[in-house]
Amino acid sequence: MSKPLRQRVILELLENSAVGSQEDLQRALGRRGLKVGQATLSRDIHELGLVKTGAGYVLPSEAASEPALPPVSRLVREFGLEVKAAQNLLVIKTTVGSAQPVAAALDGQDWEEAIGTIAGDDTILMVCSDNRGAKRLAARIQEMLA
Amino acid sequence: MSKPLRQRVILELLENSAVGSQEDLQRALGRRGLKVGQATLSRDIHELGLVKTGAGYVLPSEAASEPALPPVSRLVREFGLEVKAAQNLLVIKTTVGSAQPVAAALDGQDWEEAIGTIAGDDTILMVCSDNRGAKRLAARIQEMLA
DNA sequence: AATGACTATTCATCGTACTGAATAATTATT
DNA sequence: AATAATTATTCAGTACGATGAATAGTCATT
Repeated sequence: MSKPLRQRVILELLENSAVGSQEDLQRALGRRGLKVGQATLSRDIHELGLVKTGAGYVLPSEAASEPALPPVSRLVREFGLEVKAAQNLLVIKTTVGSAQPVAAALDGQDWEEAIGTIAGDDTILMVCSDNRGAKRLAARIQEMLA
Repeated sequence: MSKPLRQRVILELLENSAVGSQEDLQRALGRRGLKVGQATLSRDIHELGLVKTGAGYVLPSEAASEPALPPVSRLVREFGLEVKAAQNLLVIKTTVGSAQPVAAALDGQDWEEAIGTIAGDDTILMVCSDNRGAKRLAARIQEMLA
């Protein structure tokens, strides 16, 4: 079973009906042919940033609204080619056409050094708070390439 | 070590110098800090479509010139959300921003049913030879989502 | 406070992709 | 034809991410 698919179905279910517990959710997913354990749902709920209210689980406005991407380490390993710091900028090269998902994953990290991320076709530009931060991030990403 | 990175370095080495054997290649990569076994190089050479000539390994014009993408089954599993056939077209939905790498991998398959592939941001359109071919491909891709 | 319902986490396992040592197969050289 | 060099493949092992049964922890109800 594909995790992004499952998470998208979870989000759809929340839009269309009240889901008061993980067990409800498990049942609802089962009715759509998705058999999944409670532990997995707990993790999905955490990843999606869902919150439990009196009316059941809801998606707060600042939360994901999109299925989780694969781990950034995997995406960098799969698509990343090189990373260079240039003052407070990080330039990351990816395989052709792959910059976008990698950039999204990088953007989703809680790295305090990173201010923003722009993706082209095979190049990602990360703006860092300062030169030192860029160097630190470069090293971090370089490790994922190792 | 990241496989795309290694394959890109291999391609660069071939552009810049003669590489007469896999052992030469292994040594050249070693000089760039990439330690890799002969078996892996044999596979890389196969994946990249390199050909051995009297002058050493070359990249034929119809071959890759780009590092290999991850297996299509992985990309569909990681990013794919749904697949639907509409006559001789296949519409594949992906997570936001992920259509391009998935489409590239789909395009790289030797599927006789597929004529061409276009990727947007989160949607891929595959043109198939006929309605039946589209249905067959849809089923194949749906299996990767399972 | 006790109990039940619910959620989070641990731990063992699985699937997948990949690697390299060893070996088999192929090619080149003598 | 014999031998050496080279390449391809097998097989065992590794890394990684994910899963669910079991359990721990938390919250709600009585």
